[in-house]
Formats: sequence, C-alpha cells, structure tokens
Amino acid sequence: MNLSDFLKQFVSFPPEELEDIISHFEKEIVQKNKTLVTQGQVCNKLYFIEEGVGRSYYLKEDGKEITQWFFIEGKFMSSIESFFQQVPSLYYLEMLEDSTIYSITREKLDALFAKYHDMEKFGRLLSTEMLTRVVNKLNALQFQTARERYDYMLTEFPNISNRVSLGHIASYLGMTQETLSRIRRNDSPKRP
Amino acid sequence: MNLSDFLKQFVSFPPEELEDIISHFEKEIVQKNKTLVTQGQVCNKLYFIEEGVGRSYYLKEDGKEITQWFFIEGKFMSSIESFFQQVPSLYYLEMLEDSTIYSITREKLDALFAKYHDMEKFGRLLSTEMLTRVVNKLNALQFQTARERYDYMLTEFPNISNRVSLGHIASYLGMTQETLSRIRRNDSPKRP
DNA sequence: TGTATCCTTTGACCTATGTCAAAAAGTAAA
DNA sequence: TTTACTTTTTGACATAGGTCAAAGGATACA
Repeated sequence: MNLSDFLKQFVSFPPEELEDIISHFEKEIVQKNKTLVTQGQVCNKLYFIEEGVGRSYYLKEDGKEITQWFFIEGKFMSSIESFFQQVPSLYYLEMLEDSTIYSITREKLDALFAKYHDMEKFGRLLSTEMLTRVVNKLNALQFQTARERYDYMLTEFPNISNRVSLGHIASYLGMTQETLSRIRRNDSPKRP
Repeated sequence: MNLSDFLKQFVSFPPEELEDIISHFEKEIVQKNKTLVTQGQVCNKLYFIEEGVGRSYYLKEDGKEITQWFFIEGKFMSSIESFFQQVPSLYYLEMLEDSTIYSITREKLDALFAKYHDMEKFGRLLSTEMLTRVVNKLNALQFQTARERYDYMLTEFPNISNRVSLGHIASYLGMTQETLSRIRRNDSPKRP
C-alpha cells in the first residue's frame, strides 16, 4: 500500500491537499539491518513503510534486546513517545529487510497539522488506531499464557514469523526464545 | 482540576470556543460502585473526572475481574477502543468512589471536532498522551518483575493504594493479590 | 455493640516459564 | 563443498509467582 492510499483510508482529503501533504515526505531506500534511531536520541521523523519490515527494541542493562513492536508495510513507524513528546528515545528503530520508506520531520508534520484541519483529523485517527493496537497487546500480556500470547501475535502480525527471527518474536511477547520454540513444537493451534 | 483547566493544558482555546465546548458536557454525580458501562455494550460517552476514581475491568471466563486501567480526577475516562471505534466494549467501567464527572456523547464530540480545528488538535494530543501512558505500562508488563511493576504503578498512580483495594491493583499489574501482599510486606523500595 | 461481609495476610505446595549449556539445523561466504 | 557464523531446538535444573485453604483485620449496618 502506498502513502496516498493509506491517508485516504482515514480521511477523504481534497486532491490538492493530499498532493501538498505527500510532497513533504521524502522517499528513502534502506537496507536490511539499518538503524534509523538509537536509544537516547530524540526521534524526529515519522516513517511510512511502503515495503519492508522494521522493529523497535529496547536494550537491557545486561545487553539483551527486547523487541517492543513490529512495523510492516502500509503502516507508520516511529519511536512514538520520543517523536510526539520530543524526549530521548528508549528504543532503537531498525529495519529487518531491505525497505522503501517515506519520512517526514516533526516540524513539517506540525506545519501540516496547523495548515489543514483534515490533517489534524488524520493525526487524531491515527493515534487512536495505534492506541487500540497497543491496548490489545497490553491485554495479551496482562492476562494470557505464553501460548495465548503467541496466538494473539499471529492475528496482529499474520505470517511475521516467516520474516523475522524467533528471538525477536519471543522478546516481543515477553518470553524467552526457548519457551517460544517449545510452544511451536506442539503446534496445533490452541483449541479451548 | 476542572474541565476547563484541563482543556487549556493542551490547547489555548479562544474563550468563546472553550465555553461552547464545555456547554456540551453534562455534569453527573455518581455514587461509589456505580457501573457506567457493561461488557458487550458500546460505550458512547467520554467522561471527565472532576473528583473521584474509576477503573475499567475485564471479566474472565472463570469470573475473575482483571483491572485494566485506573482513572483519577483530572483525567478522561472511557472504554477507549469501544468509544472511538464504536465496537462492543471488552470492559466494564466502574466508579470506585462517590464522584463528580462530566460526560459527552460521541455525536457531540464528533461535531466539536468538525467545528473547531483547535478541538481536533486537542483530540490528537489527548490520544498521543494516552498512548504514551499505555506504552509505559506495556513496557512494565513486558520486561519487569512483579516488584518492579509495583514500583512503576506507584509513579503512574501515586497513592492510589489508599483509595482502591489491593485486589484491584494486583490484577492491574498482572499478578495475584497474594503476590502483591507479599511484595508489600518486604516494603523497602527497591534499590538497584 | 454485635454480626455479617468484605478485604488482606499467611502458609504449604505446585507449575509455568526462566536459565544455562550444548547439540543440531540453517545460511552465507569463499 | 568446506568453513564459519547465526539461529533454532533440546535437555536438565532452578525459581518466581500461582493456587488453594484458612486465619486475621476492617468496615458497615441493624
């Protein structure tokens, strides 16, 4: 999905607004393993992924990486609270495949929010949608077993497992790689 | 904190806009244990708490209640994804103290979003703020021990523990009441 | 001011998941 | 196709936190 179609999903922009908005994004081709943002740095870009996969991850004191979120094509990617509150990012942002992305700076985005009421609405709807998705994950982590959390993930990110490593998925789900491997072994989808 | 001050924290509304906006809210005095929304029902009001505490909770198959969020005075309260996506609520909303709240329907709120660009901006900022808070809890649940999660909660909701029951807090933190009781017993604040 | 009800603590025991270590299976590079 | 490296699986063992049951404390109301 391209950026224009994505924007139109949320708000029916007049064509000339849409064109103006899109003209403020910059296309970037990035390679697998490229780090977009480092822990401690303020993230001042919002990215739209046209093609590819990325993740945000947190580095623990003991050096272990904890995946916080996956971002796939047709979605926005950012270190959310760093971008919106302009505070140092707790996370790294990294691409996991060769990808085509479009980026916009905080300044330009704010200008668009101020210029177009429609854009402000888009921003609001995008936030609430993301909020919904985060709440779903929260529920999974708060009251589900390891097995159920794995099932949740398959609905949130279908076939992500062919694209990213087991270790990344395990930490995303708040479990170890060994536990996830054992869950997969008994892989009849859970029936209650 | 009252509604007017809360709105002004996010956006500097012109006085007449502010007045118009506030006039669409309805004041309600509700008693302790009042249920505002039931699981399965679409939540079509957003509440502002002027005084009091509430919570959202989920009822598991085995009848156990799991607190999902606490809402205190000076904050908005709702079954977020039910209100914004107009789908049946997964949660109950309940007040835990006698409270003074202000409510607005989805229709009226949408009309205000459409009427005032400033209000749309307020909506966007409110969503991103809530998103940030939810992400913080997500992190706590995803990679912290029971003890650390308890410490996290004390920063997110200082002295909530004097106002709501231990069982509510425990389920909010994804642990049993017994575990929380044991954590509290050894209550020297964790030093790393 | 006693009685019923609810909330919190404690103890004994159990289990899901983590930890550590090594083997096996993939993947890439030469 | 051999070598080196990364990822996944497996096994043995450890432990945080859950479960169940009962005893204390609070609180409310009659």
